[in-house]
This record gives sequence, structure tokens and C-alpha cells, in this order.
Amino acid sequence: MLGYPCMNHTLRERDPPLRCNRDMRKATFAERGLPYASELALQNVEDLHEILAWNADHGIRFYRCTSTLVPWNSQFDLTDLPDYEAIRAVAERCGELIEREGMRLTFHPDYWCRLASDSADTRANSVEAVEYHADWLDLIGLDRSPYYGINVHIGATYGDKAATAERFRDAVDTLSPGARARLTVENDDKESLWSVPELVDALSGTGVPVLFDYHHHAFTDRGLTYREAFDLATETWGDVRPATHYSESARLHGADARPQAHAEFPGRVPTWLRERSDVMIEADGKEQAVFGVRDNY
DNA sequence: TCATGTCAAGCGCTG
DNA sequence: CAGCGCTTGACATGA
Repeated sequence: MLGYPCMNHTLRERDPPLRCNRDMRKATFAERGLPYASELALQNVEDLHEILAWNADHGIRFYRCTSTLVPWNSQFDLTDLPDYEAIRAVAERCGELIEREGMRLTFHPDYWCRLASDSADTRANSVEAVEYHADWLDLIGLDRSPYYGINVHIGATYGDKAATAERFRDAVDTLSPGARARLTVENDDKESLWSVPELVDALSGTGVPVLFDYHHHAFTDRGLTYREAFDLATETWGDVRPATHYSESARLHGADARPQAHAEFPGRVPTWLRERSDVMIEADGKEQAVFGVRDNY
């Protein structure tokens, strides 16, 4: 399966727009509080259902939802929301659609989610973030499996990789069963950070799978080919079909961009990657980029 | 309605 | 050493 993250450009441009990333600023949350958070969450979940339905109609069965599905969820429990029952009902319909259509849904908490941080506050916020993503997956009614994953980066070294790996494993141990069972960890896009072999080593014994990002591997290859790194990561998934990320550098497409920047429309996903994993196409072209890649076969 | 500046949260790195 | 970029856009204000 091929998929795309977050926004669907086609549906975003409708009037009214369909999107599941309605958010608000701190001052607005302070002013309007739970009722407005509830209203936004309900609209977001309703639109998530429409996006999933559109995806199914267009043969796209893999989707990553944004982390603003329930805005400000770090500040309350889902059950505190005035519209909780309505939200739950729509979430269940999303789950039924996903089951019926054989779809795959994942999440990717924001950049500040740093489970191995050397700051206890940052670690606590990060654990909390993984937990509320797990609450959403429970609400939708999806299995507690990395198949419906919550994907994070370690994303830093704090000057000591061994100590960072240990803090990461400790954080994993503090997660609830539902959060822990869904966690996946992706290789970073900076030479100094976490490569596939380093993650495999750091996570050995935890059961947490390594999510292989093809483009990022170029920055942390450690002498391994793409296929070697993918094979290494795939072993960590056990019986679960791996999820992977694919993108191409914008530079390959002539842009004067930093090497890490994504091309708007990547060309062709390697056949071996498509055959052996579900591939999230990370590109500004979003759903159109999936169509473009599909047309190249 | 639209343009513009700003926005909760962490990091490493660049200019 | 400030600001950028990530997995990236949207909110809020004022004309």
C-alpha cells in the first residue's frame, strides 16, 4: 500500500474545506476552553471520516492523521469533552471504515516529542503525547499493534548516545500497554543522530519496531545500502507488515534546497520497498504525489 | 476578504 | 548566537 500524511489538498480546497487539523492558539484555549476544543475535535474527527472515505474511493489505504486531531489534548482527557459521546461515535465509524476497507492509519507526534530528553519535563510531556495518540487509536477501535503505529524519533543525542538509549528504553517502560504496543521509532536525517543499525541496537529487547525512512538513510547510512538497512529494520517488525517512509530530495528535482528538503512529487518507489512494506509518501504533493508515484508503474 | 505576523512544547546545526 | 527546519501550516489581527 502507498499512503500520504496529514492534509489532502483536493479536500482542503473544497468549500467548506475538509481537514482534520483544526487548531487554536494558547490565548484562544485560555479564553474558550473545553467547549471550543470539543467543537474542533468533533469537526476534525468528522472530516477524518470523510478523508478516509475519499481515500478508499481513490484506492489509497494508508493514511497518517495529524496530531491536532484533538487540539490541546495534553490539557484534558477525552472524556472531559462536552461532545465526547458524539466524538466517540464518529471515531467508531472511522474504525469500521478502516476495518471494512482494509486500511491502515498511523500517527506521528510533533517535533517536541522527545522521549529520551535529558529534561524530565520534556520526557513527561512526550510520554503524555504518546499516550493521547494511543487514546485516539483506542477510541477509533484499532488493534494495539505497530500496524496502527505511533511513530517517533529519538531525534537527539544529548552528547551521549548510550545514556540517551537507556533513557529512551526507560521511557518506553513507563508507557501504558496500549501506547507501548503501538510505538515505532524512525531513523533521523542528520549524520550525528540515529541510524537504522543504531536504533536496532538501542531498541533490542524492547519489541519496539524500527521504521525505515528511505530518504533519511542517505544521511545516516553507516556504510549500509538502502536494502541492507531496510532488511535490518524489517526484522524488528516480527509478523507485522512494516511501515516505511519514502521521499526524494528536492535537489534531485532541480530545486536549490537543503538536501533534507522533500521533493513535491517523487518519481518512483523502489519495487522491493513497495512489495515488502506499506510506504508513506512524504511529499508536499500529498495525495497527488501518491497518484504520481502510482502512475509510474 | 486578504495579507501579514505570529504561533505550547526540543533539538542540532547553519549562516 | 540568533534563527531555521523538522513530520509542517494555520491562527489571529487589522486593513
